[in-house]
Amino acid sequence: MPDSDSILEKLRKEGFRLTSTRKAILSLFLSGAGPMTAPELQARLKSEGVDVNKTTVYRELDFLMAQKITREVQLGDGLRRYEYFGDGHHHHLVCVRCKNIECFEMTACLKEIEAEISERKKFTFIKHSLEFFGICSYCSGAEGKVP
Amino acid sequence: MPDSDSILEKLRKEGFRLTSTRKAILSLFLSGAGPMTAPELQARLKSEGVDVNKTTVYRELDFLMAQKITREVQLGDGLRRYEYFGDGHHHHLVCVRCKNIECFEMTACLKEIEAEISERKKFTFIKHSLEFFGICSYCSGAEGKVP
DNA sequence: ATGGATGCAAAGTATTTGCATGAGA
DNA sequence: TCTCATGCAAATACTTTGCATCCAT
Repeated sequence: MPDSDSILEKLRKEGFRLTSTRKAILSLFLSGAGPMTAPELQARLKSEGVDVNKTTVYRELDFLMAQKITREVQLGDGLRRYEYFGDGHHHHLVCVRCKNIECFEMTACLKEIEAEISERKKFTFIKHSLEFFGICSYCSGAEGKVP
Repeated sequence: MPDSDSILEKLRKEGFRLTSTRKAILSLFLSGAGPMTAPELQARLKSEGVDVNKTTVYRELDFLMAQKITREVQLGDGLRRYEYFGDGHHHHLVCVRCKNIECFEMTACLKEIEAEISERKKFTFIKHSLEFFGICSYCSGAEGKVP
């Protein structure tokens, strides 16, 4: 996991300010927190004693996205979540039962598919999103069946 | 394209009512309308002279989802869209420039990947969503570069 | 001190709920 | 007539905007 310091240093060099709010939010993302909505992020900060206005939360999320430090993920329930971009591209396993979200990587992902479509439709790919929904091992083992 | 009549007949048999609102919404989805948000659906209905309350729109969308006639799609902008499920599973090419959405199918989609993950993580797959974002042929040809 | 960052209030948009009324079958 | 379906108003949730103030550099 890349350390907070190098990211902060990069931001500082580009003229952005290392406020306590910014550091707290960044630290939360780096601590391994999974995808969070803006209200969830605000609540988590508050539970840590960091009281941040919701407007600031949204603005900071926009900022971190613009800096490519975080990205937006949509997991099928209509909510916008944000997560640390980290080492780059990955996907999600969403348990529809316990709502837990697991991240995982896929090597040689969908390159071939994109190349083929690109050729056929003259579509220039920028990115893609791929999420899987199902029942995680804990839920299927502990409870038996989906309600 | 499956005709409206067979769907209506199925619903009627199950005891649901074929109201003019329901028929208008279903007809819109079947007419090849792409993914739409609830407000967009309401606006399109209104432009056709069908004035439906927004609450009814949301409830009808829930109903059609429960009947597996439509499904929800998320295309990266935080809005919930709904589309006709049609012949089943497919994906989207979203142009980030003109916002046009093209649907396409992928044979032998991600079955192997799911099987592999299922084995390794004991995750029971229900469904997945896969959307591609980029620049469509029209936008790249007509305008040259992304703004 | 300068300009980015923050807070606050208010507005905008999306979605849900309760209750009374309307209309298919 | 018996429910499903609808409309309306209000509540809730999410997100954005304008403006004054603050604070890291």
